Amino acid sequence: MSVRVRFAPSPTGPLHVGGVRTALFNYLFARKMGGQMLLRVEDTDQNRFVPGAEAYIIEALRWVGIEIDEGAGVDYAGEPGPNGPYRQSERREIYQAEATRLVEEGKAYYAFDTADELDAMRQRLEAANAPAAQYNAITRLQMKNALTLPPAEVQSRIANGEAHVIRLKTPLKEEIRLNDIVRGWVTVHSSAIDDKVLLKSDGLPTYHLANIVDDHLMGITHVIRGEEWLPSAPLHVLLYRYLGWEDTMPRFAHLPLLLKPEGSGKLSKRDADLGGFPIFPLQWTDPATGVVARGFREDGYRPEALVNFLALLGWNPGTEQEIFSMDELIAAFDIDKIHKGGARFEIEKAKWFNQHYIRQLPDSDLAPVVMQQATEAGFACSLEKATQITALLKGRITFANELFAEARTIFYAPTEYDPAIVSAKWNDDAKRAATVFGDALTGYNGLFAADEIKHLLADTLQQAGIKQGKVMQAMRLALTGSGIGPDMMLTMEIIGKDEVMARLEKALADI
RNA sequence: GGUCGAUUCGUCUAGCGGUUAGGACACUGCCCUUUCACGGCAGUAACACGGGUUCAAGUCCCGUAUCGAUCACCA
Repeated sequence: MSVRVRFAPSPTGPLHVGGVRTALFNYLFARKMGGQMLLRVEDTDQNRFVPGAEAYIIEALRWVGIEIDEGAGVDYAGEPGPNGPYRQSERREIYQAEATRLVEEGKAYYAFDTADELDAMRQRLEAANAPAAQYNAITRLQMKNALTLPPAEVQSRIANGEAHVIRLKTPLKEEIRLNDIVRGWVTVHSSAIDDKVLLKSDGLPTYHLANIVDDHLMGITHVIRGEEWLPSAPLHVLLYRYLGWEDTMPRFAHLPLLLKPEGSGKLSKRDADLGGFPIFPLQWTDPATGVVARGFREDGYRPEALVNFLALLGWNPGTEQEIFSMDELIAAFDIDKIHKGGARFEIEKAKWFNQHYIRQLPDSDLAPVVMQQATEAGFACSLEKATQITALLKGRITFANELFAEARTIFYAPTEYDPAIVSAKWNDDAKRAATVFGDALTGYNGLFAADEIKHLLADTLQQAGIKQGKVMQAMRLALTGSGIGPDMMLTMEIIGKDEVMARLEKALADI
């Protein structure tokens, strides 16, 4: 049987980087096994629905390079798709039918308790020091439901349109075992599971029901999700059993969590803000508040870098290879090698990956970024010049959008000169070198390219009896105002002869 | 608090009874580069603790500690 996995986010906002990793692991496993990856939208909570979130999630997955084989985001030309619809809000009849079936089979029941009544019950139990304040095999007998009310009253309440839910009739004493791919055998006593609401009073299912029904109907073979779902996994096993689908129940793999870079707890938006890094793949503008949250893409991260970084958080192929393309990850992926423990999300290594992938990029891919930023700053910058700048500076940056800032000494003539270099290097020889080189340039009509400039400078200084090594840093100072920077000859080539001469004159006058 | 789970350098991790406990990021130094960066080389740095089992334990077992997840008509 072919492997089928799903990523099932809730459209309550932008996709968190932890969600991206969950999607990534699903994708790697699916591809590795030659199976399919589905995208299902779990929008059963009408209160938390955020417009635009679904489109954001689809775009984010596309950006990182996760391809969806089936489900939301795939174009079915108006048709629901082979197992669609893939939006749970459009599948309510399906869940209602299954919930009703469970009621008819005595595995679930109607309940009419109001929020206040539930509150009161919990408070009462807590006051009595009960082991757990839950709606279960014992407490259900004191509540307003089909187990305590006469059948005729249940019927009339429903007929009258009274708000009601359907709850799972969880057995009092039963061991529920589940063989998790990551964690091995997990055993939970049914007393730890309460009579979970399956169908809410608005007619929509809760996560638990919708999830099991859809995974079954959509032929899901492996459920790969975050560790936060582990405690409810036994409930899901119970549901498969009650629904009569236990023989085709998917295998579970609960992924370790992404933790805060420091301190304790799982990674949150706040940690990202504090640490000055993004937590969402793409920039996100909250439709309600207009608040903009930064994205990895907009911050200059390459998708390959994010993927490479994320893949190695909680998983490792057991080799010493660190750099992986998506295809290499797929080839190396082994679900049995997923860790049990959480991983701290430290951005430093992500930056290192980014630096690596930036260098891999052809100059022609990066040049437009320089051109655009230069244009925005009011400079005429041809694609050719931008490409030259990229080639010169690519190895010095971590993010593509740092190129223009790194190139500031090319675009801007110095307005001040590093005092430390001035006092150490700007001596008589240096001034004389600037003068003779300026003069030589005046009479020079050859090609103004790095190699030629190098020769001209060497010859000129030699004739003047100046040791080049003694004045090179001063020359750099005169041209850029700084003692550090990329190759001088190439820099001069890009700046151009006229500007070089102008800057030499300016330095001679100003320092 | 109940339940479940985790614990190797600061961080990500390799390890699956016998290793000088390996790699990467970060950090430091050296080399290269008449600068800086890149690159190369080197270095600092870890098995949470206590008991067992065993000739032998980072590896197996049991405790303790610490950390985490979860206990809604949210997913």
